This record gives sequence, structure tokens and C-alpha cells, in this order.
Amino acid sequence: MTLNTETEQKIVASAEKLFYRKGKAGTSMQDIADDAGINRTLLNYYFRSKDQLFEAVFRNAMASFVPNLAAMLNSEMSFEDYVPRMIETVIDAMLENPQIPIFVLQELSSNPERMPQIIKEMGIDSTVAERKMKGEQWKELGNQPDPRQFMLNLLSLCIFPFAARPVVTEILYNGDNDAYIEAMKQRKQLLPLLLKKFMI
Amino acid sequence: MTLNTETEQKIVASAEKLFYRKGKAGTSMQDIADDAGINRTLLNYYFRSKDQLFEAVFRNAMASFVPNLAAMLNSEMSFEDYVPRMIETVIDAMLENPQIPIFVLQELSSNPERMPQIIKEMGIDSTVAERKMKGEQWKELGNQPDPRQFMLNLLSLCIFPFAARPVVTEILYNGDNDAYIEAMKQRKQLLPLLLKKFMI
DNA sequence: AGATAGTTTGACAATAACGTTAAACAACTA
DNA sequence: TAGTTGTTTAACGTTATTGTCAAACTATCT
Repeated sequence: MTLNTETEQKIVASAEKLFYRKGKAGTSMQDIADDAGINRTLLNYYFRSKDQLFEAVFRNAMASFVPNLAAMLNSEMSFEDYVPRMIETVIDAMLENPQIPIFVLQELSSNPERMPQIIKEMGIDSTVAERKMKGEQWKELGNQPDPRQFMLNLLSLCIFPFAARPVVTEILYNGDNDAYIEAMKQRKQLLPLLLKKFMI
Repeated sequence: MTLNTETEQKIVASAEKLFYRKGKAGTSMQDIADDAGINRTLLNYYFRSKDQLFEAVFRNAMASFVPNLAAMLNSEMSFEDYVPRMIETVIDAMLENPQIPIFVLQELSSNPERMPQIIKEMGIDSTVAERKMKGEQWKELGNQPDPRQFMLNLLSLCIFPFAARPVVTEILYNGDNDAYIEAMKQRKQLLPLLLKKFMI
């Protein structure tokens, strides 16, 4: 079995699309096969079982944004310089794949016991993170009581608007999708300004 | 059929517990019946079908926090007074039922076409919201470019930390659940201070 | 006691889903 | 051409899941 055949790519593309929207249990192997326009048995041929196919998709999704997070936590960069860059990277990633946050959060909420192993596999050493957060590069925060709260605020402001996309679009932007997207892009400039205020 | 029999309550309780964690497709009627310690057929006796049982749970979940939102959007209160109260209310609601946000967001992400009707049923008139947000009570925002962004920030900071609970607990608090809960409670005081900075 | 309304149960039928297998097919190689 | 490897297909068996139905049970009222 050679990797990355055309059919294999079609399978992954359709699996992502459907798993993202309907979740693992809400998506059948037949659904994926139909969407990809191939025979269902091929899914088992390339990915042994539904579980393994899902795992592939899930790890893919995690890998699409965890490195950014890890890079920030581990980076030696000046904090003030790094935050805006981090924000832009994360928001751009979300704009490309708006469904990922809710997909990942739902899976982790279903199976929180997977967290510890996932963290290790993704190369996040939480002790490193903690040490960095307490280190000198955080001095700029001034009287900010807890650097963890700062991190939490940063992630909340970046990610939640995408996780809540349908609600936000409908309630705040009257269902106007373009207006929603435009607002998300604006946040790339807006958030660094706001977060700077947190540091004073 | 009298409402609110003991069995009916047991059904709803178990259904909430399981739907919240595993979603609609991930939970079988048998799972719910087992958890409630009753015969599966009773689920159909009281709630006709799985769809209707899920609908009951979903509407319950929505009703547990939408009124707060609507109240804020429609309230005549002084904005500066209301924000802290709003924050405390929302966070308290989340502390009671931390699983609700991810559950609701996942369902709305699966079926975004339901949003318009849901909004109407929940009594949110988005035109009213928009009008209020542009009204004079928002003047305090000063040079804040878009009141919608402010709302989005407020909700993000309140809700996301709960939607991302497993990740946050594991990465930021080394898996220490008590520390996580404590941090969430702290946010009831922290967030009003931060949001006040947005208004300047 | 006996009828009646409401509740609970076990059994059934229909469908959907998953994974396996053996056969068909394609393309390349000796 | 014949053979080998890798890919695709249809068919099958098994299990899970859902909703219905009629029978059993309970309690209450006459």
C-alpha cells in the first residue's frame, strides 16, 4: 500500500468534511464513501477501521494548530512582539478551517482522558510551559495576577468566535456571512491592542 | 400522561448527562435507559422518539443561558453596571453546567440552518439587539469601533474557558481540577476589570 | 370485587452500520 | 503471454439501534 494515493486523499478530504460537521458517531462510513464517490470497502482497505480513520483526521486537526500554541509557550521571543504574531497566526488558521475548534473541543470533551497522552504526542511539555510563564519574559504583564489567565484570555478571544460561528453570525450579524468574516479579519488588528491593555 | 413523573425526570436527567458528553448520535436510547435504570420502551412512551427526547434536552440547555443574553441585549440598565452582573450570571451558569456550551455549539455547528427559528423561539429579536447596541447606552465605549466586537469579546472570555475545559485543565493547570475551578471563579472578578479597559 | 386509566415490560420487525472475504480488475514485469 | 502486485467491487454475516405492539402490572374509583 503506497501512501497518498488519489483515493486516499479523497477519503481523508471527505472524512474531514463530515467528521468536522457531524462528529464521529454522526457520520457513517457509507456517508464518507458517498461523498468521496468511491466504494465503501475502500475505507477499510486504506484505513483498517472507522476508529483508525477518525484518529487520522483528529490528529490532523490537532496538528493544524497545536504547533502554534507550543511554539508560543516555548518561544524565547519578546513577549510583546510575539503576541500579535501569535494572534494573526491562530486567526488565519481558524479562517482556513473554521470547523476545527468545535470539532476538537467536542472530541476532547467526550474523551478527556485522552488529554495527557495527546499533549505528550504533540510535544507540549506543560512543565516547560509553566516555567516559561513564570519566567522573566512575562514581566511586561505588570500587575497581571496570573499569566495563565492571560493565556486563557488570549485563546478565548481568538478561538471562541469561530467555535460559536453560527450563533455569532445569526445574532450579531443578522445572518450576513460576509460581515462575519470581515469582523473576524478585523480582529487580527483589534485583539493585539486589547491584549496590550491587559499588560499595563 | 401526567407531566413530570419520577421516571420522566430520570429519563431527562440521564439523557442530559449522556447527550452532553457524547452527543445525539453518540448516545443510544439503550444507553439512556440503562443509565436511568429503566426499560428502554419507556423512553418512547414518554417522548415518542429519540428526536423528540433530544429536542427537549436541547431546548432545556438553550433556555439555561439564552435568557441572560437576551436580558442583557434588551435591558435598559446602565451598561457599566450591567456588564459585571452579566459576567457573574453567565459564569455561575457555566460553573453549574460546564458541559452545556460545547454541547450547544456542537449542535448548532451541525445544523446551523436551525439558528433563525431558534432565535425567534427564544425571544431574541436581533434587530432590537442591533438597535440597542447602537443606542446611547453604548456611548461609554468611547473609541471602541464596533459594539459587536465588544459583545463577542465578552462572550468569548466568559464561555470559552468552559468549552475548552479539558485542554485548559490539562495544559494550564497540569490536570488539577480544583485549580481550574478556582481560576474560573476568579474570573468573575477579573473579567469586569479587563472589560472596563476596553471601554476607555 | 371489578372496571378503568395509566404505567411498565418483553418480544418483534425493520433498518442501518461495520468489517471481512473472495472474486474481478488494472497495470506493470519477466 | 503469463504472472505478480496492488486496487476496486459486490456479497455476506454479525451486531446495534429504533420504534411498535400487545400483554402484564399497578393503583385508583365505583
